[in-house]
Amino acid sequence: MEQVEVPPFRYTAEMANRIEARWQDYWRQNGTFHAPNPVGPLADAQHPRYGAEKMFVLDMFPYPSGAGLHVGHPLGFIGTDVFARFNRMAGRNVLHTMGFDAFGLPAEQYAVQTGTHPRKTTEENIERYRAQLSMLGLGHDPRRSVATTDVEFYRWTQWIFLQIYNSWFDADQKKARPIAELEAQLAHLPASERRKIVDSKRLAYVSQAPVNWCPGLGTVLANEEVTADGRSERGNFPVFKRNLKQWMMRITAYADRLIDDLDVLDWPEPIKLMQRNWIGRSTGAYIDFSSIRVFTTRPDTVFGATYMVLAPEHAKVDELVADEWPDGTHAVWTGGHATPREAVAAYREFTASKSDVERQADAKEKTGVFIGAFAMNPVNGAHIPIFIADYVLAGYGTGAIMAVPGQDERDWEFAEVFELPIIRTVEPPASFDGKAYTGEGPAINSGFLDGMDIAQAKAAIIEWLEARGFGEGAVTYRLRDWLFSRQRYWGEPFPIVFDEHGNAIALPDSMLPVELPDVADFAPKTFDVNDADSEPETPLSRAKEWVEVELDLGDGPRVYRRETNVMPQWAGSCWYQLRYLDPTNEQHFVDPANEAYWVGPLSGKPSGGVDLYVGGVEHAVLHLLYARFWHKVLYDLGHVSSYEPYQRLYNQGYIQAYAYRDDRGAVVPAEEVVEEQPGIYVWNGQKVDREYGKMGKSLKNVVTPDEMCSQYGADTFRVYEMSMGPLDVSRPWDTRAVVGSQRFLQRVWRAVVDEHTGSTVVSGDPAPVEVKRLLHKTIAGVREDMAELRFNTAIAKLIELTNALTKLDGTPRDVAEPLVLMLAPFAPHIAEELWHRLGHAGSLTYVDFPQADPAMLVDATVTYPVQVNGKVRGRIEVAADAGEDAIRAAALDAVSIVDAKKVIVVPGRLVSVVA
RNA sequence: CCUGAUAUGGCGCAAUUGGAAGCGCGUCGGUCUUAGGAACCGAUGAUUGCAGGUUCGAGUCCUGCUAUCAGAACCA
Repeated sequence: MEQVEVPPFRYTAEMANRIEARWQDYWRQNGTFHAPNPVGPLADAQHPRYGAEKMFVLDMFPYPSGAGLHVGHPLGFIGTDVFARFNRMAGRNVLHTMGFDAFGLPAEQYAVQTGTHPRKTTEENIERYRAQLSMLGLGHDPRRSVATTDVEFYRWTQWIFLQIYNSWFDADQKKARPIAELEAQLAHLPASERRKIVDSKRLAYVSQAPVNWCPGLGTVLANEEVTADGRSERGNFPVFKRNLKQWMMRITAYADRLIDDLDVLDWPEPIKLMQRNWIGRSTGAYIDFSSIRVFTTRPDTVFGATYMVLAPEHAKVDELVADEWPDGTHAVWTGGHATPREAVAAYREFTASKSDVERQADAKEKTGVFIGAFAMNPVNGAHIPIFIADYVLAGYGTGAIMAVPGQDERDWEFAEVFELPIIRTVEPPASFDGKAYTGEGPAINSGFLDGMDIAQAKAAIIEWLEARGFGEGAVTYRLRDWLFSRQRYWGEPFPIVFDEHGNAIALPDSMLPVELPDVADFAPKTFDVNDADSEPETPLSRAKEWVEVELDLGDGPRVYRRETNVMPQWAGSCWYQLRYLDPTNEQHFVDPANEAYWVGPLSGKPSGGVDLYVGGVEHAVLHLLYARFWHKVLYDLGHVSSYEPYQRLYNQGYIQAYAYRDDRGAVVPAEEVVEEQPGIYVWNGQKVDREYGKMGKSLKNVVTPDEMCSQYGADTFRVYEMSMGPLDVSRPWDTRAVVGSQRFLQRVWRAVVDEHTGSTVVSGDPAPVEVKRLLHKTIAGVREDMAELRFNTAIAKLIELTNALTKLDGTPRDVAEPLVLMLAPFAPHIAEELWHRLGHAGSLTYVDFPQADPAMLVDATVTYPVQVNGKVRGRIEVAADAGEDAIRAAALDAVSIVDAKKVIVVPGRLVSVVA
């Protein structure tokens, strides 16, 4: 199969690899991608882009996996690199680098599996990851790379934690303020009382509350890390609710700003929607039914409340439950139990026995039981029965609802099962024949509200309730405070110690960093995955000599006990992009001048933030919500000038791959499968079935960038990934198609370099005018595509231009040079090489990207198709500036029609004749 | 069940404000050639998911449906 004779200067994989190594060395030695800061050690007034318009391009913080990269991983990295390189050539000062999110569960689990210390495996993995990425020729500024596990990095993570801990949220000003200002306000109180109040207001606080305990991982988890069916996102272990003492972050204080500020961000709508849903703001009212406070979004329907429902766990249930069934209690209400107490106990046992999955599967069948007590509807004095039912959740609102079956589908279903009365309080349209009606309409059966529309009625009833002390307007959220501690080893230690009374004390900044101690046994204590009653045990608590520490915190040396929980993986990724801006600064986590330059607010972008942030959708509510929260705290405290971290967000798609199974269902290696006929796949002589999914070891369909680089070269690989389709759409990998991209680069190469002699073959003759026009059309189109990240269409245009070029006898320099420059963002190594062979010294990184000449974008003559009754019957060629009458006449002449009913001339497009 | 996205030659994708359905890969043929090839030249290939509607004109706008993918999970 080997070629007998390949021209010595053909652009083969070997040639590509030589060129790539040469230019990567050049970039490294010359610091080509160093981006100058305004101030500090990274400032460089000699840099061609010093002080220019800035552009901060960011990839989501990768976790350096021990498994290595497959071809799907670099997709976004290549996309940001293309964008960054284009913007450098377009005159901007571009900051692009990459660091590593190296703390956290996966790193620790990998270390436990391999029996080595997580620091060692993490550092090895980072090295391996860097080596794999460096082959691709990404234009990163290596001076700015950080890892969350660097002591100098997490020193500042701890510092930010202290900022948050030492703040409180002023609800009037709607912003965080230093805790010292609150202490000053409470100066009149005794110290112990003041401390209690202050501690209860901190943005980071310790609470004893129901949390997600995951015995299989041996740690607690944030709500965001638990899947809808009650399992851990990482590892898929069961998760149980346990009352435990844990660190929390008061993210709920920022719920409104986290929702409202989405409006100024350039993010995909689906992501904004997911954040809004997760925060789950609902406006309505609290209403008191006797001693029970409910939350409702529909206070206007209160006249239709015919019963109440409490969550089975509601604190008031035990107090309210009656000793005996009241006279005349419906049989269906009792669940067949002799007394309300028995019924309540039995129902609680029934709901506790159901897993979350079962609860959801059973959601359509309403269950519940009457507790034998009644409450009074404050608007009409009606005594309505109180039920407990699992369709009301303890964690939302007040854990109690007024049930209005007329306007709520769930309440209607419940009312049908328990034979409860139904009163409509909004008049449905005559055509409505459903059950609960949730649409617009005038109020009915509602006393003084009758006739009002929903909005009017809501306002009126809230005013009425407030005037009489029966309730108040209110806003509730689905968002809970963020559970911030983990019972693991591989994370940032808290800069917190406890005194002999168990009071938490923040360490002063001067005692940072608190270094993670080396321990022999870093494995977390894990339990049987279903052992809900197990107790978390932190690995750090075993490091006795570290935990017990003598410090002088102002009142002489005393012995304290260190906090032994660690921070969750999300901590470092909440602020890493700020450290990229000023990675060597030892005085500040980022210098204010550098922060203002790179991410400060600009006109049209009031929030400031990263100019382009590329990553997968899977971080929609975890990382992106936490990072926004931290950033806002830093903004409130005056540490940053931007109030959002990421101005423009772009979600890349995934590269997926086919996998094949034989008739026993066993996966066979995908690369050994051949397609004998369309749709018929064969492996080792046997027919196999094809399926589509993620790329991974278990499906035996992994293709690595290493293989692609050695078989085709990095530039071919980059061009292929970028030309496969729009960046935000998932697409299947197809190794056989990569060759198309290689042929394209070979054609470009051949246009400039003689394959046999290696000499440069461009001519000084001007290009034919039609090629010249195509060139300028291509420039204009590629520039537009670049701004919108439409790399696939940009490449398609370059291919068309190249194909037009290969048809010419010689390659004119005035086309070859702009083509090479436009190719550079996608295939930087070959472009640098060709640029060099075209006689230019140095790198093209900061050479101006070609500009289209507007005069070349309009043709001298225009060809119009002539349609008759919608069918093309002829074409005419007229001068581009011809008047409409002339075009009309020429068109009618061309199709030999004299008595057209109507003639439509679309300038520059076509002529349509209605005969 | 709800929400959102997508549907265009065999495959992957284009098509500006509604204005000539294109590109690349594959396939086929030819050139060069002892041969091979990732070289060169040329060609084949579409009822734009389905059914209606608006329009001189619809891939594009409107209505209804189907399929695939993703997300949400009784949030009062």
